[in-house]
Amino acid sequence: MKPEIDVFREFLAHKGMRATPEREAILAEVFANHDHFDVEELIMRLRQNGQRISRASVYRTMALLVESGLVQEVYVEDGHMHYEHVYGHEHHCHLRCLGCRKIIEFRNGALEEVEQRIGRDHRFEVTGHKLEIYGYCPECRGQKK
Amino acid sequence: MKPEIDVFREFLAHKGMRATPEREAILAEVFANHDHFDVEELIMRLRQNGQRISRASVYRTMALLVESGLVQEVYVEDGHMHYEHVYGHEHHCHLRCLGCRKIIEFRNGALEEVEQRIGRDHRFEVTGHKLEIYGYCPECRGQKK
DNA sequence: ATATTATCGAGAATGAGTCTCAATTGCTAT
DNA sequence: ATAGCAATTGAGACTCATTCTCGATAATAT
Ligand SMILES: [Mn+2]
Ligand SMILES: [Mn+2]
Ligand SMILES: [Zn+2]
Ligand SMILES: [Zn+2]
Repeated sequence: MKPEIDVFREFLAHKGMRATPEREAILAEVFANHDHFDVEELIMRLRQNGQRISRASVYRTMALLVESGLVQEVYVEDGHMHYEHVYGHEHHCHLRCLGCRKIIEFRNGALEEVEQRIGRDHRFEVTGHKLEIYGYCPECRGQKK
Repeated sequence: MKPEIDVFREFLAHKGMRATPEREAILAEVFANHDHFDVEELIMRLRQNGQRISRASVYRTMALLVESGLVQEVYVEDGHMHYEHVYGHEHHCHLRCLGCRKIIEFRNGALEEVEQRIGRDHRFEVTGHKLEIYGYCPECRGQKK
């Protein structure tokens, strides 16, 4: 599997855009760890690495990363978007605990099949899906209000 | 099945809140048709019916309708939330066309089972789920950019 | 080297949603 | 009915995420 930096460079080249240090620093930071994150966190992490990249550039680059498919919008929480990098990872969905707000990832083959079947039934060409299951995690069961 | 207005009144009473004309007008408008909608549209429709209810009250009431379970947040599009009423309707999910942005509703029993199974595997008490399948509708297949 | 064009950063602008607070309304007890 | 009181409303101020503007800067092409 090609490293993400190459995918990104090709994506940019294909759009006639430049691979700048800012864009590459942002890409690197996004792939530096595997947690969900928001733009504010990302800016902080860049800063801690001595990178001083403007908010506008970070937002602009996030849009490119999403468009390229390297990164995905996961959910809106606390009024702003959260992301995760997806390139190089198997597709997964999320269980969300309504008690402690914890998010758990899971993979499920049967789900992918059901999704394909639903697409076929509607003559849709399916390119992806997003499933969130809500409920209460083992720790929060029982004490839910 | 109880009419939604009764459900809402009981919900409000249970919280020690009043069933005001504004709240009831909003509820009525939300259940007046079955499309997805956003707050701006709702305010417009209320206006066309001669109701002049403040933006703040509409937002406040939407929060109550969601809390009561009569209404659901469906998705964020164009930077703001979209809703649908769900009381009195079977649970359904959405297919979203990335070409024309059309949204198609579907029901699927197998999906509900898979969801339960995933919950069980993680010892989650599942209360709901939201699935969106992305792709291209029959009209948009082929001409996707 | 010079011209051209993309990109950047700073900060202004936008827009959804929330908050504040004075005026109003709807209950409840006289 | 009337008075007292708490809940609610509406207008507009406010917040905060995200986008836009535009002059300065950097990368590429001639
Ligand atoms: Mn994830
Ligand atoms: Mn729907
Ligand atoms: Zn929990
Ligand atoms: Zn379509």
